[in-house]
Amino acid sequence: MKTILETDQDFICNIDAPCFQMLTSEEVELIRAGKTQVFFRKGDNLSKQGAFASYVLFVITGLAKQYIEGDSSKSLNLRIIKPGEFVGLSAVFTKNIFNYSSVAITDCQVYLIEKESIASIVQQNGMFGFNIIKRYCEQNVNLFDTLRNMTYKQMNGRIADTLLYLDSHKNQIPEIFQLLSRKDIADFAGISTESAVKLLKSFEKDNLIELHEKDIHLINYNTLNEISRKG
Amino acid sequence: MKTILETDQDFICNIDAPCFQMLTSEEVELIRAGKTQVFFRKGDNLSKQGAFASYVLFVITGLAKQYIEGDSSKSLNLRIIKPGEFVGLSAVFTKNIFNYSSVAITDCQVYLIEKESIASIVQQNGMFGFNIIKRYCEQNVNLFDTLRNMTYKQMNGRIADTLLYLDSHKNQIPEIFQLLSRKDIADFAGISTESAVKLLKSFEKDNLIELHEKDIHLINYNTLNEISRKG
DNA sequence: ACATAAAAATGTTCTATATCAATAAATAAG
DNA sequence: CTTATTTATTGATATAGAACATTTTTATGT
Repeated sequence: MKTILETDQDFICNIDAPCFQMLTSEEVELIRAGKTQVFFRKGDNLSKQGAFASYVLFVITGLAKQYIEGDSSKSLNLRIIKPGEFVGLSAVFTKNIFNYSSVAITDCQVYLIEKESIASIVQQNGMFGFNIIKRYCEQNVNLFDTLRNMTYKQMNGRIADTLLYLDSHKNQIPEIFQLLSRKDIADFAGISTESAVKLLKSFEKDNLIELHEKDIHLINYNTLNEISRKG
Repeated sequence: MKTILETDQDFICNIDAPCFQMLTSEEVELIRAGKTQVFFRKGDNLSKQGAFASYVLFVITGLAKQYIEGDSSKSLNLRIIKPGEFVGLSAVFTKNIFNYSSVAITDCQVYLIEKESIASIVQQNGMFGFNIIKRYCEQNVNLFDTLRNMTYKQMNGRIADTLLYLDSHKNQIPEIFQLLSRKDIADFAGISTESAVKLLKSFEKDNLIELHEKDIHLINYNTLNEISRKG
């Protein structure tokens, strides 16, 4: 599954991710000592819900999607993971268990960083800790949002939501929709694949979106936002 | 609504909440300088989803429930807030807006702490930051759990879950069930009040629980756990 | 290029759970 | 103590959305 491409040499040095800038050289050294670079091929799991986690993942290049799993083949997609983001941070601070699964939707270069390195730097470098908390906070805000969507909105609103969310990545990732199947989109909206397909068609009929093979163009943002709000 | 009972005198000193033990005396002073003690009466809102938040709440005594709101009269209860817990921590690190509402279910003594105090202490005291992150993490884990429950479980599992969750507080709060209405319980399970009532009755008939006026005794923990797991 | 598998598309049926309606019990108010 | 107002309870009805079944399209491997 995972293929180790290159071992830890001069990598951490040229990490220009903002969150590593605030580290002292000893701290950088600590991270460097406890990290491995791993290459994940499209479709490989970066994390698996419930699995033991002794490291934190930091995405250098590539895209992944984060999701929670139910029984059998059901899953709910939570977000697109982009370069510069962590996966499995919780492992550092609570039970060493991944709260969620994540899977590469393109090939990914990822650092595995020993959780002890992160933990000790957080304790000695307040600014770094502050940054980590901020990331948590954002994740938290998103979780509250998702929970509200799942609890209070119905299909139309959820699909509109999903389209707007994914579309917001088009600047950075023009091919975002091509990377996702209808099932993926359905799983972002938390509805069945069939329902997703039907809703997309109906949105197309109402001139809210255009379907070009796998790509989706949003046309009427106002109405989509309205639908998303109204639920 | 809020009644200020006593002003900030020698209160912070005798806070024996573990998370304040690790502060230096200057840091304690900083917190003390920027805090107010407030008394919330049963039914008062400690936080209101969407409202501007310039402070963090720290519960000294009393109980509250945290919930997210939908339109009109709908809400989803997330947890019971107990002494020693923060409300609205996110305000410190992201938009100054409460992610969720919370309401006192008994009279509560609460500190309002200026978010700047918390922010600056986090940045200078790594251990304190670490502790805050841990709290975040736990909230995170709970949110993932709730999301999984809401997405994958159905009524029976959700009510069983709720009963087990509330029952787990009975040691500390023997009167926990008396403090909650059927609607409250339903809102913890994320189902309609009518459904909650019917399910409770059916659980009683199956000898899983006993209903004594408002109080609920769990009898068959094994089966309840089973139902909670199976969804 | 062909065969086989996977994904997308649609119409039909089925089900979990909300909503509605109406009564009974329990609090609160006067 | 009596009346008014929530809260709890119960059965009947309605519905959003899943599951199913089938066809069409697209992707994948040999």
